[in-house]
This record gives sequence, structure tokens and C-alpha cells, in this order.
Amino acid sequence: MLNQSAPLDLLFQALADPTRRLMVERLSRGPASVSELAQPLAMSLPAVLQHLQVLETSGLVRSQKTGRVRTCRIEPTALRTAEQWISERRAHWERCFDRLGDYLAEHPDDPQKGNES
Amino acid sequence: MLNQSAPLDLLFQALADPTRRLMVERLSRGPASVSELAQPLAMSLPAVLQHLQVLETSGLVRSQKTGRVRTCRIEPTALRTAEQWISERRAHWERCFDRLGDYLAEHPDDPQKGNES
DNA sequence: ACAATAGTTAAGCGAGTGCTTAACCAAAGT
DNA sequence: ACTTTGGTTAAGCACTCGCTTAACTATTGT
Repeated sequence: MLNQSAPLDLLFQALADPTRRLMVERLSRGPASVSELAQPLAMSLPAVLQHLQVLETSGLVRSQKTGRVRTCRIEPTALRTAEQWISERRAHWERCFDRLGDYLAEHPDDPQKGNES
Repeated sequence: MLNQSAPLDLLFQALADPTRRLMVERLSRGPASVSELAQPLAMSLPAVLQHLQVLETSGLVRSQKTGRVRTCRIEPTALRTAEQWISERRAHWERCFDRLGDYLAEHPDDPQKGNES
């Protein structure tokens, strides 16, 4: 796909991993340091760092270093972007469904059949 | 992570690919056959089939074969599941933000500083 | 000065992803 | 009957992902 790196790719990719979702859940309850983030996770620190980096390049999380501790916080606008895409699709689909409803209301014959693969 | 195959993994993974999102967009405007789905995509039919399979195992799309044509349609409940997870996180975060607002309103001193990494 | 704490970098490895081509099957059209 | 159309399966390949260990840096506590 030639890696066009669109924002939504990064966003959904970031959310696709359970560890990363856990990190987001933790951060949605307030900021945390890297080791606080790592504490409930059964993996090495570098692994956590890598997940954090994915979250940062997706825009879901921002972090800043003060002294020797890096504090991470959620970036709610990114979450909003993903939510928006989904709800737009839902809106499209619901409009389409309404039209189908209208159609079926006016054509009460239904010759539909098929085998699930 | 030992592949626990949680529904949200499959869902977000499925949405993380631009081709698959295009297919979902197409299907959110109404059902389509496999080749209709493939027509605007610059890739082979088997590749499209593979994307379709990812969408199906994620629960986002359902399809049925009638004669020799397979008709695909969106499964809106799955889309809803993903949206819900996000909006729950947002709700958490917003509550937390409100508490921070209260705190800042009562403590008008702000000794915050840090270097972006 | 020295040690402990908090994080970071680099290299490597096995499994998974996104494509391809080639070969194939089955319903529909002529 | 035979060809076209619509889809499917299998194998293979380059690349990415999620993790590891080992080594290293920088701040903080004693």
C-alpha cells in the first residue's frame, strides 16, 4: 500500500493492540509515568516504550520529560477523530437503511434468498 | 500477547487499513458484490478477498453467495462496538478533566514546566 | 564519589500482514 | 458443448510487528 501513513491508519493501528488500549484506559483516568504505565503489564520496559511510541506517533498520547521521569497524558482530539470516522459511516448506513425501509414499505414482495458461505 | 483474539483487536485491526476502510465506506452506502467492491481498488481480486475476510472475521461485514455472485453488506452493530469503546474512554477523560478544572479553579498557582522529548 | 532509579537505544528473532501469480471451480450466456 | 464471468484456493515473498536481551545515559538519593 506504499505506506501513505494517513492519520486514521495510525489511529486505528494504535488502538488495535490490547496492551495499547490498556495504556489508553489507564491514561484516560489521568497522567502517568512510563513505569506506572508499565507496572500492570507483563512485559519488559523497552516493549512498553515501543507501545508508547506507537501511541505518540498516532497522536493519541503526548508525553514530556521532567527530570528523569516522563509523564504521559492522553490527547483527546485524536480519540475524537477516530470516533468521528465511525459515526460518519454509521450515519451513512442509517440513511441507507431508512431508504430501504421506505422501499420495503412500498413493495411488500420479498424474493430474497441465499446461502451463507 | 498470546493472541487472545478479543473482538476489539479484530475490529480496530480491520479498520486500520485504508483499503478496508474504503470497502466499509462503499458498503455503508449499500450492499455490493465482490467485484463491485474491487473495481475502484488497484489490486488483484484475491487481495480484495483477503481484505473481505478480515472484515468478516472482525464482524464488520457479512456476505452471502447467491448463484455465482457474493453480496456483501455492513454489520452496523460491530461499528457500534468500536465507537462505544472510544466514547467510554472519552467520558472517563472528560470527567477527569472536569476534576482538574475544579482543582485549578481552587489553586490558582501553576508551577508546571517540562521539555517535549 | 557511588549507587540506585527511570528511561533509552540497538540488534535480533519469530510470527503476522499485504500483496502477488498460477491454477482452479462453478454459475450464466451463446 | 463451450466460453465467459465471478469468485476461490494455494503458495510464496518482502516487509512490519511485538517482543526479547544487553548495554548505555542521565537524574536523584546517600
